[in-house]
Order: sequence, then structure tokens, then C-alpha cells
Amino acid sequence: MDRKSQQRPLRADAERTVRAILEAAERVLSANPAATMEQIAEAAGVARTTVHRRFTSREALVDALTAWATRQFHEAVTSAHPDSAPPLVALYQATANVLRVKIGWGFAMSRTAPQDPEVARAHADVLDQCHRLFQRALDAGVLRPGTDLAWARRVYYALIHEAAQNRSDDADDVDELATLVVDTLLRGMGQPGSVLGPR
Amino acid sequence: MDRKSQQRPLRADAERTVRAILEAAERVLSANPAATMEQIAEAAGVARTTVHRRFTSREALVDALTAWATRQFHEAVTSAHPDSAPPLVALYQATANVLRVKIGWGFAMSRTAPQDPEVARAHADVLDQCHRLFQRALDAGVLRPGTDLAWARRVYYALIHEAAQNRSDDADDVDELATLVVDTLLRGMGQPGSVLGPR
DNA sequence: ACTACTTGCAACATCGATGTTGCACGTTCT
DNA sequence: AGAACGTGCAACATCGATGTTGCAAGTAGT
Repeated sequence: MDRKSQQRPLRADAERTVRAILEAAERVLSANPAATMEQIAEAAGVARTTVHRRFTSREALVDALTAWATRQFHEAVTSAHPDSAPPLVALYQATANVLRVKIGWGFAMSRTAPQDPEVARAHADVLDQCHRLFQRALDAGVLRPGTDLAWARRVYYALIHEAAQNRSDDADDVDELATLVVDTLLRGMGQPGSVLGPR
Repeated sequence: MDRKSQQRPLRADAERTVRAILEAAERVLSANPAATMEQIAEAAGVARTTVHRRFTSREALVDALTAWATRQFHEAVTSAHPDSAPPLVALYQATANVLRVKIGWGFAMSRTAPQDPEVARAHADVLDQCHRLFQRALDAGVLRPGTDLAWARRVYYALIHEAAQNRSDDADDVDELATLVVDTLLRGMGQPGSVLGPR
């Protein structure tokens, strides 16, 4: 959890409250991004004033949420070794890892990089890693020559986003979804022999 | 324009004001969905009170915007003859038509079907047409046998959404984008000969 | 057990957005 | 030209959300 929002160390019960608030915020805000602090507090099972005691402002709460998710996002990509593992393996691993995070932290991850420099750096770093991975995939012949890497990346992100909507807490599901995403990204849905199919 | 928001016929200048407000609302809200009526009024070049005179509430304004966009969306799909034209032709036509609408009415089209029964029907109708088209594409061998049509539709929507972000008012661009979308949907970005490529 | 921390509750302050009204001035339509 | 309509402006009313504070009661850590 982010320690920037709290100057002093927290007592155990307060620590639990903070977690409860962040988890409730994710749940409530993913259903309705304009939800009030009151609704978040209620979902967390605490009084509204308590939320304000733990987070200076609504913005601070959302920022903490974003920072938390961003760190997990970064870890998910980095642990797939996108710069060293074979492109296809890394692509699959990264996909599965990111899906695991994105399911359950959809709201926090949908936030675009805020002013927090650490968060912005993490986002940029992920973007770079993704770009390098796609470049390696291109060089290795996994991607068709001439592929627009920027477009490829955006399609990839979009596919992950769509796949994450099929949320289920089943662990096996993540592997199935990752397979679906990578398969769709690389092969599309057309018939090879068809008119517009691969030449 | 929607006549439901106005009981009596409008004078010519008022008609122009309504259009200006709707266009400004689209522009402003697509940049910031939480924008205030004040900002919309300013962008439309009118006083805030005028906006409230033309639209009972913020909700009414957004609804009118949604209704307007939905009608164009429906027309865009229907005019591609998705039930009679060859699947590939219809797919391309529908894509290009929808892109034309979506570029410039991105906010209004991103709204999920509201309570208005007419709008809900139009959305459902588009969904049906899309599904039937995909089914025909599957039967015609354009889509790979075994393709999950629900997943295919969602990927298709997502691709259109992404393509629409490359907004430019160039008319030729729409054809290029439509080609890109259909091509990506059917062939993906992988190399045919590669490991995970088409078998 | 004692201290320090944390929480709920009630009350209050503030702020921004929404929506309304009256009036004066301009515009459209006939 | 004259009636009906539309708009800008200023002022007001309301409302919900945010954020703050004091206090009493409960809980964690020693």
C-alpha cells in the first residue's frame, strides 16, 4: 500500500481500514466512476469521516489507488522478462500477468497517468517495454513485416481490456483468456483460405 | 435533431442555437465527460441560461446527444445492407460508415443505451444486425469455423473504437481506417508461417 | 492496566454545479 | 411596423458533495 499518504506508521486496525477503503473504492468506482465518498465509505463498512481521515481528499484516494495498481501493472509486465524471453513466450506471460491484475483493478488501471512522477515513469517504462517486445517480435518474424507497431500496441491493449471484461475469479480462466488474446492478436478471426485472408 | 426536447416548433435562430449547443457539447464532453454546463455554453458561444432554456436538464442534453448519435449509428449500419450484401462487402461498408459517424461523435456514441425506448431499440437492432452479419460471414467461410461470435463482435467494436481515435477529418482516411480494421480483425498481425500463425 | 491511537457520530462550513426568474434588448416572421 | 419569440445578464434558490472538528466510546500495543 502507498506509504506516501500516511506520514506516520499506522496501527494494525488502521492499516486494515485503509485496505478496506481502497478495495471498496475499486469496487464502487469501477461500477460508477462518479460515485461519492459516502458510497465508498459505505462499501468499505466505515464512516465517511474515516475515509477523509485516511485520505486528505478524493483525489488523494484515487491517486493512491492508481499508484497501487500501477505498481502491480509494472511488476506484471517486468516479470514476464519482455526483453530477454522469446517474444511469444514473453507476450503470453505478460498478457496473463496483466490480466490477473486488471481483473479486479479495472478502474484503477483505466486511469491515465496522473501528475505523480513515479506513476508516470512506471507507465512510460511499461510502454517502452511493450514497444521493445513488439519490435523483437517483428524481428523474430512473429509479427508480419510492415506491421505498424503503434497500431499493434493499441490493438493489444484493447484486446486485453475486452478480455478482462469476461471477469471471473477462476485462475485457469486467465490462461484461457491470455491464449484468446494472443491468438486473436496474431491470427485474427478470418479463414486463411478466404479472400482477405493471409496471402 | 430530436423534437422530443421541444414541444413547439422553433424559430430559425433557435434551431441554430440548439445545433451549436449539441455540437459544442459533443466537443467539450468528449474531452472531459464531467464538463460543466458553463463550459458547454461557453464553447457554444451562448449564455448558460440559454442552454437551460433549450434543455430542461443536463440529462436531457446528454440524452438528446445520445439520441442523435444513435440514429446516425443505426443508419450507418443499416445502409451497409448487412443482411443482403456479401458479408465482406457489408463488413467493410458498415465499418467505414460507422467510423464516419464515430469520428466527431465519439462521446455521444460511447454512452450506453439509456432509458429512452427508441434509443434502446436502435441499439438492440444494431446488435442483431451485427450478429446476423457475423453469422453469415461464418457460414460463408470468411470467419474461421469455431469462432466465438460474441468475442468477435466485441473485438470488432474495440477495433473500431481504436481506429476512431486516429481522428482526422480527411474523407480518404475513413477508407484506410476501415481497411485497417477489417484487415486486423480477419488476419490479425501475426506471420502466417510463424509458430502460432494460422495452421 | 495504562496510554495512545482509531473510529463513529453529529454538527458545521464551504463550494461548485444546477436550475429558475425577471427584465431589457435584439431578431424573426408576417 | 408590430407581435411573438429568443438571448444575454444579473440575481437568486437549491442541492449534493467535500472537507473539518469535537467528543465519547472502543481497541491495539506495551
